[in-house]
Amino acid sequence: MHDVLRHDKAYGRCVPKLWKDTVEEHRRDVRAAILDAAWRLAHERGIRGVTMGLVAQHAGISRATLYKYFSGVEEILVASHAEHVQEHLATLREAHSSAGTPREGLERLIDHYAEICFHRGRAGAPDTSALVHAGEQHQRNTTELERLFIDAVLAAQAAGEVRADIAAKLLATYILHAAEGAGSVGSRGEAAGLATLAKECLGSASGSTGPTTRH
Amino acid sequence: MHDVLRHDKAYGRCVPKLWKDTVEEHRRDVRAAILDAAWRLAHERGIRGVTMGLVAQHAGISRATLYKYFSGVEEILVASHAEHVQEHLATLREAHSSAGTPREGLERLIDHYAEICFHRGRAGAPDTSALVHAGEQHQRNTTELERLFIDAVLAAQAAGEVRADIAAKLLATYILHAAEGAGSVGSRGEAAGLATLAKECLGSASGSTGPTTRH
DNA sequence: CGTTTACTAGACACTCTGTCTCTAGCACTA
DNA sequence: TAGTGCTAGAGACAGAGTGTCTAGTAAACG
Repeated sequence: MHDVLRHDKAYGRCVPKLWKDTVEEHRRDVRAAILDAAWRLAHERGIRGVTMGLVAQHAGISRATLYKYFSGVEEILVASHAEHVQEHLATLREAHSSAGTPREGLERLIDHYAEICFHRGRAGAPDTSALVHAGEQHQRNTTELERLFIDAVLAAQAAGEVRADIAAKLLATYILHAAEGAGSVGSRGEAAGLATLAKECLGSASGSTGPTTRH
Repeated sequence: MHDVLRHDKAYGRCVPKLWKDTVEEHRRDVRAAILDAAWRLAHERGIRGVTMGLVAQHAGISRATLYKYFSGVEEILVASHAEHVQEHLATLREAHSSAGTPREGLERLIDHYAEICFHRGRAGAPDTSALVHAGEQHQRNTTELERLFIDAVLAAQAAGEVRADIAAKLLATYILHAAEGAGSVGSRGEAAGLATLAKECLGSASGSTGPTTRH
């Protein structure tokens, strides 16, 4: 956890416990430690049970220092949530772009997202999305996720590999939420089943039965 | 708001502001006022912004009294959420049972639920489901909702009006979440579109093929 | 080598939380 | 109609959390 521990004098230990070569790097690390601590605490004690003191303690810094990074618990939780979403987004983007056809990319997106939701559900991850007042930041992340799906649907529609009788935005929203169902399911198999159902709804090209055999 | 206002003596006003004929009735009213106040506050200030003091103040009672009804903010929010869910459940049950065929009942269920989610989304209703630690109570409500959908699916499957190649539980979960997408959509028309998509996935009778293109 | 940055501990003035005590009025019984 | 128990209610208090500030130290930066 901590790289170097310099001395404890009477008044304050002035180089923090965890310290990397550069200031910037160090700040990144501390920030990460804070977000991680907050996430864990939210998981253990519920969103309302997270306090600045606890976060500071778990992150290995003083409360005063914590206020130099974030102005309150709310902000920390939102940042923490955003971080996780970003991680997932990266995975998803990769899954999508590594596919052959647009349709295949979209299907992979669905599979991966269902998987993510399944794990999130199992882990009982704190539902930080309910920080109603975090509004903005969260909204942006949500939109980013939606954007990803919408673009994937659009591409697949353009390629004639997905039904075009439904607006891409609507179809994307539909799929996204359907896949989210994987979060409240008991087994990985069921999660996969949901993903399959969602994929089924993409229909075949433009009415004709199958543009193909990608099995 | 208050029905009768009796006198303010030196020590405490011992008959509360709002008072109905019987104690029982009174307690019901106070409880409702508390839940309502908490809901409103959660809406305005976010889940973490709700305090016992504020709830008491908005409900027109003292903080100490509030503790005689609920042991903490968490509990109030959970109860409040449960109340809302129960309301919706009642509506949904009615919608379901007033239909002719099982399939029709299921479809109505989907339509109504999408509608509910749409309104909830528009109103920016507090996402109390994230009270991670509220666990039990909320879980039970969720299950009740799921139960409703599962039973509806089962009935429709038994009548041969809905595809039977997917386990009822899974199909119900799928539909439920898909309909929930209506919560993050902009217009009522889109919400209806989502419902339609969800219904489409029910397939035809003993559906072995996909939702679309069943000519 | 001087300046900037990062941090700590302690303190203060709040607010929120649980809990406890005491009062006054409803709701039964006689 | 009077007496008595039950309990809703207010106020007070100690303990915890919050947000801010100051004084002080030491490493990193340029």
